[in-house]
Amino acid sequence: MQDPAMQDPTKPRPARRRSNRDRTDATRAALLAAARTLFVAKGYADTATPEIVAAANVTRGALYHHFADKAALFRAVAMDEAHAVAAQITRDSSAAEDGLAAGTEAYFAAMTVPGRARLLLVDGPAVLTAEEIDEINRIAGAEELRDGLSAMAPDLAPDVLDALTDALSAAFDRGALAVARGAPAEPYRQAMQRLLSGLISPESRREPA
Amino acid sequence: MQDPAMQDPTKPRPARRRSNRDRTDATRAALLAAARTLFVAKGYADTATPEIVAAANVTRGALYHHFADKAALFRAVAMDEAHAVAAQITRDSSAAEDGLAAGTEAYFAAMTVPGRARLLLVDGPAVLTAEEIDEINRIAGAEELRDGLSAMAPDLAPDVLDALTDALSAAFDRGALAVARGAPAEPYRQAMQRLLSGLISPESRREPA
DNA sequence: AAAGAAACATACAGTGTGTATGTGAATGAT
DNA sequence: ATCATTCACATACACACTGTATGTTTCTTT
Repeated sequence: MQDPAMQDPTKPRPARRRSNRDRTDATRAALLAAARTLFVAKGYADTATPEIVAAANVTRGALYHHFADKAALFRAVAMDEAHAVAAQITRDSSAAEDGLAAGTEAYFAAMTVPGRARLLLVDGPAVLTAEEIDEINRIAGAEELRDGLSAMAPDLAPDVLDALTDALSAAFDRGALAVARGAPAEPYRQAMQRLLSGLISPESRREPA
Repeated sequence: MQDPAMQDPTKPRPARRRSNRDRTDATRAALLAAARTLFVAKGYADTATPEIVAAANVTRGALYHHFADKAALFRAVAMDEAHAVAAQITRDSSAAEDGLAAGTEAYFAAMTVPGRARLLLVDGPAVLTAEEIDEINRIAGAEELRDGLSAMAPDLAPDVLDALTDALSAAFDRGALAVARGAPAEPYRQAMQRLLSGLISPESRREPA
């Protein structure tokens, strides 16, 4: 009487004795990957759930077991993407002297990952709520941007700083989207540079006594 | 034997002898108005065509006679909105000395018209093509913005100027959207002001010899 | 080992989009 | 003025998609 768990693990054996956790993880991962690919290729509205589950090799039952609806699936994809951006920014600009310049560069680099701009900047605002998009923005670098701006222009009132962060974040996004769509990156890079350098506080520009 | 054309024109007479042009104009106008209201209230995706035609007092047949599909109807609504923005900007900032400051103010004012921000900035990018959105941006002030920036920073290369226009336009849009959603306008106004004033060419800042 | 819960799978109801086709009113030609 | 034609719809339909309800199998717990 062999213990079933002792069978040759190389033989695929139709996934016998797979824990629920493993099943869930695998199914969710497959759905997220398939959904991401299709949302990027055809947009959220033109991607049907039967298509997604077919690409993920699961059924619609599985989809609606793990996600409340199609929008929730998109939300999960977008959140993953935002966290990936955050991780990449942290990694690329962690030990840099000029935090803001490095962060800007890292953000641009992170946003060139194919499909990312479309997901976060085109479909995201239409599918998700304003609060969810705000959260994504915070996750994906707005926090760092605010800190950088604060150091650069300490004379700004907090609410103006917030507004400036929001506005500049949108400017970066537009640049990232344009580049993702094929526009040359250099002009946008210079434009961003110009925008940022113009923000240095007039006070801090006088040579220190 | 009276001539039918001589009948009392004040008596409404169930729209007898209405020219095709008049019928078309009235139907299209009703559809555009109803669609705008519903798109603003519920978003493009959550607005169904039966709902629109009911609000417009026409049938779906009329809708699909005048527009290729639901997206084409939205496109027409968005274009109307863009032209309204253009008209308002032209009117408000035509005879101002500081073209850029006045234009900025006018753009913000135009964007506070209820629903406009959602149509042009949230649903628009998801429903329309990138080219169509670019065109809307050009119509709705980007042209003037570019001219103003060009005068303000004449040292900029044309492609950088274009990129800067695009990025700043996005920053304005974000501010307009935030204000449209209830955020206080003053911080955004100051942030925009700060962004613009920082762009003045270093050369032109030295007192002229 | 048995009961319960989780992870699906299948079937179904409702709604919505776009098209095909039919009809009466306007328009251009004669 | 009449007639053919086009236009501006109206109606009906075919197809697709979303979300839910319900059934079944596989783990987990006791």
